Amino acid sequence: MKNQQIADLFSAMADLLEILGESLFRVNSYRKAARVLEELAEDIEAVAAADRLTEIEGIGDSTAGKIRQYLAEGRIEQYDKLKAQVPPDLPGLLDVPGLGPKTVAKLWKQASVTSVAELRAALDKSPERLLAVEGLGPKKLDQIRQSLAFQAEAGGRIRLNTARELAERLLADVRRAPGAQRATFAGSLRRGKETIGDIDLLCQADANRAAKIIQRFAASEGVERVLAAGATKGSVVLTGGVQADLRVVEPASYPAALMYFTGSKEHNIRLRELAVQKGWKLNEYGLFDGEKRFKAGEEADLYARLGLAYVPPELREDRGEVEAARDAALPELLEDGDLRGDLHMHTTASDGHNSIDEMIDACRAKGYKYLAICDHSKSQVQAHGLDEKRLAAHVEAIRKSARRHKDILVLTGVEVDIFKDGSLDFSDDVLAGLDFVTASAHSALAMSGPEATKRLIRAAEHPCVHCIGHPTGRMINSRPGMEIDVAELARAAAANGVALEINAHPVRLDLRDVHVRAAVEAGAKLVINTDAHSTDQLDLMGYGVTTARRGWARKGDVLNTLTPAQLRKWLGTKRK
DNA sequence: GCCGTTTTCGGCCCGACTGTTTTCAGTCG
Ligand SMILES: Nc1nc2c(ncn2[C@H]2C[C@H](O)[C@@H](COP(=O)(O)OP(=O)(O)OP(=O)(O)O)O2)c(=O)[nH]1
Ligand SMILES: [Mg+2]
Ligand SMILES: [Mg+2]
Ligand SMILES: [Zn+2]
Repeated sequence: MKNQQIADLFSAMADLLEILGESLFRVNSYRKAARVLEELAEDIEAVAAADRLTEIEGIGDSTAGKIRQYLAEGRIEQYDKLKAQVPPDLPGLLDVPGLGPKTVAKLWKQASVTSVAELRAALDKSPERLLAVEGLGPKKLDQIRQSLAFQAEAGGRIRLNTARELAERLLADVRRAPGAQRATFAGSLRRGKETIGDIDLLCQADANRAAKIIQRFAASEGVERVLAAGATKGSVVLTGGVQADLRVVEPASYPAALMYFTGSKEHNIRLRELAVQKGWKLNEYGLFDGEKRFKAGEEADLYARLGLAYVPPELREDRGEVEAARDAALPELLEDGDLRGDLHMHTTASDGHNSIDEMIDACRAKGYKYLAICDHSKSQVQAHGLDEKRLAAHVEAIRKSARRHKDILVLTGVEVDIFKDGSLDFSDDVLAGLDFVTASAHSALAMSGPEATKRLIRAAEHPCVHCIGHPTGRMINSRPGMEIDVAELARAAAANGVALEINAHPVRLDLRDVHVRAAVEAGAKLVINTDAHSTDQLDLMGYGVTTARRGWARKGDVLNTLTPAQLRKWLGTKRK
């Protein structure tokens, strides 16, 4: 699937155009094209073949032409031309915090600095050359030195669970600050995005207390350096390289500030455009008609004033939610309490850390009505996968436990490996004897998108399979996974009555949000599982629910919201 | 470059913080 490659090219063209001083609106349209391509769950080639490119929001004739050229020739002429106008490593300078397109252009034109390496050298040996550049003074150079010194440590985006832990600690500290009336996290963390760029905190306080709260934040434990600390906001880097931003506002501004600071940026812009259309102004202090500020006690009041239904944070990505909120067409999203069981967990029989009974007890303690034990199959040798004989014994043990736990439905199952060609690690006979079969790919993930899609579709068409586990196999921040055309897979899943897993483990979150959306649109069932390898990992379910909500999933889209009786019936139709 | 319950042309979100400035540009949220 070439979606990501093309997205990267548009992103690179945006950077090049910006350095070259092109109109920011035009630059933004390239960035938007990159974003929608990245978020597309369908193979761009299929969209192009159906002549539907310009149906995608943000893709017009010009962008569509470039995409078609890439698909036909493997290159975009405009990219090549832009690239030729600029030294090859110049755009790399944009990654240095504090350096933007204007400064990068001036460094190049006025100081012949064309790469990060040359910048480092100049800072060391000939700072006077840099000081001669318009707008650069000694303090700015020091800032750049700092940025470069810490650049290696700045690790990029972190996982949702890691960010939550960090944020809880910071938040507890902010709440203890004198004058702090309330505080919460905002930004991508509140929206539940799969990775988090930085931690955004919002605090309510009277204006005369704000500066002190920010200074306290900047001086708090775990802060490595302070990027900015003013009268309303502060920005710090924590040891480890994660950035944290604190915004402090007065009580009357809190709802608008929460709305602003939750974002996303693109969602904010849509809301602000709506305000402008009505002759108003929306910012982090409120919604204004001239000098007059509309009263708002919570975010919902602001949405209502703009003619919109309340938009849950998970949906605020400018993926159609503003239109849906206007048309009263937002979905009634799945909620945490809707889940009645977990259908993918491991035990000590394969690579889990707890026994069957311990997992059952932990599920009961969570209030679940059912669970399925799905240990690995024999080809997963490193995970101590079960062969037919051990599986039979394991199933017997599960049934025996089940008889002792009458208040919770315990299903026998397996996580059967999907081979490279889409066939499975157990024979039909063996699989047919199990209550719940999850099929997952674990190895040979480095295959082309179309091949990988075929592989999973073949597994989904298998008469004994109930669920495709962690479909792409991606591991956040460590491996990309297969480039599945999830829209196509979801159609096959829907046709065959197979559920697609949202693996809730924060390292996986697979399917991811935009994939969930495609699955819902195709009418496929989802199932949210923790894939727990220990009792405490059963608690990770919330990350899966968040991901499902970000994919616009309703209760009815999710298999494990069914009652035990309904679930049995669903399983029965598969085994007829 | 995209887009349209006022538009097919003329708009395109709005503000904080810092540094280099003599009134604001650049970068970032
Ligand atoms: N109106 C407006 N709001 C913005 C802009 N940039 C950022 N914001 C708001 C919305 C963001 O969610 C919020 C926090 O900014 P961040 O840069 O931290 O982005 P966010 O947390 O969404 O993503 P992240 O995971 O940190 O990359 O600030 C902007 O250009 N305009
Ligand atoms: Mg953020
Ligand atoms: Mg931020
Ligand atoms: Zn697995």
